[in-house]
Amino acid sequence: MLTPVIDYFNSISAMPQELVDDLLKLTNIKEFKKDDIILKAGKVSNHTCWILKGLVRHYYLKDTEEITTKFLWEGAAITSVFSYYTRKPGNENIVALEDTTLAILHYDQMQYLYKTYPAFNVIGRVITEQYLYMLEIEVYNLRKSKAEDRYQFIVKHFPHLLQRVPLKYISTYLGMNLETLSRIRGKK
Amino acid sequence: MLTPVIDYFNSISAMPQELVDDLLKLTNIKEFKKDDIILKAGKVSNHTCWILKGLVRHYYLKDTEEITTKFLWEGAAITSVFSYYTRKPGNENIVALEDTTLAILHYDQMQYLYKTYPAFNVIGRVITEQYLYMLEIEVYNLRKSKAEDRYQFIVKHFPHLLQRVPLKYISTYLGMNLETLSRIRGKK
DNA sequence: TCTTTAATTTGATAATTGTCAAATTTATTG
DNA sequence: CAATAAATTTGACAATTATCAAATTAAAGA
Repeated sequence: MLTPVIDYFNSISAMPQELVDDLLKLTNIKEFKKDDIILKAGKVSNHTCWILKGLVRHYYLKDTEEITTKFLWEGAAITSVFSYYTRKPGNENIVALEDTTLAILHYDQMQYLYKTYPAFNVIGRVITEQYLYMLEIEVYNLRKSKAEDRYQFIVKHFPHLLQRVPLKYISTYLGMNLETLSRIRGKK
Repeated sequence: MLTPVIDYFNSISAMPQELVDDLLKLTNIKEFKKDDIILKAGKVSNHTCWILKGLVRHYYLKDTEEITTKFLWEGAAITSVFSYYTRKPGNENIVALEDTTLAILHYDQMQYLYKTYPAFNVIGRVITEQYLYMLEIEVYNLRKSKAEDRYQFIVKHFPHLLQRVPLKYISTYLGMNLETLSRIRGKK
């Protein structure tokens, strides 16, 4: 079940067998139904999860409106970055948009792996670096002034999201409202 | 000269003396005058720098307009994240907004330190994590729909930027144009 | 200090996007 | 399959922000 994740880690830096064994031992597989809550705002994020199947959405509340900050799917690691690293409650919610299977590792066990296996720090660093520049690309898109340009970013880079995710979530992710998104899609 | 950087690293994870020695040996101190170019778009970013004194601006060109993506000052690490990690040419320019002194470490030497000293991976990982959630906070701000709200973010969190940086740079950083920023500041 | 350049402000107007209401289409459930 | 709910579209209008031009103020160099 966890094989693709292990393979991915090994592709970054070969893991000693004991580390692989520990990973398999310490990681729990958990299934979530569509609309299940994976993390609630106000709680400390204590886990890193890898998505084995499915798709999740990160959002926070601005007044009464849900602002979507991230969509993540098969292969991605999920956690509430701010809360997980600072050990403070965050304002991010994570919910399953589809039936989703996660491999879950607790913060303390992650720290144990970092301490015990130097090689795991390399993997942790590289994955964090990848997240950093993927986020930079997102920011790049958000700074585009025209709603149309921001929409084209999704069309170009993540067209499958348009099949899998209702437009009302994509609209706040792109920093526009639902009607504006609908009109952009409608014209031409 | 490099003491504050060394202290900061040590506060994350105590470094063996040989690592400190290597760091001091491999790092170059370089001074830049105001408006000097630190990195040009189209080149691969081969260095990580720590700002010992001064302030720099990251920007890219959208048509003919300069879009500012980052301000960084004393204590911060600078590099073009995308280019540095992917080893491909990026579109980011970095220039000094004030006379600036940098401690500079080459990519290859950084990799040497990562390979030679496991402890350095911990430091690299933690710093990358910090950058990641600082960027998340910025993204959070960029998603705010009202220009006024985005401006208040600067007022609240980085008021010194308003003293040190011309408004024309702050305006594109906040995703609005100069006149809009001026009007927001003017009213009340 | 005077001159020149850069930074900031102000005004008039146009373009873009948001808001609210309602209609239509699509999906889901008993 | 009908009934209900959810998703999407459309319309009218208002609010926000951009654009272009010009004036004013502040800063920097001779």
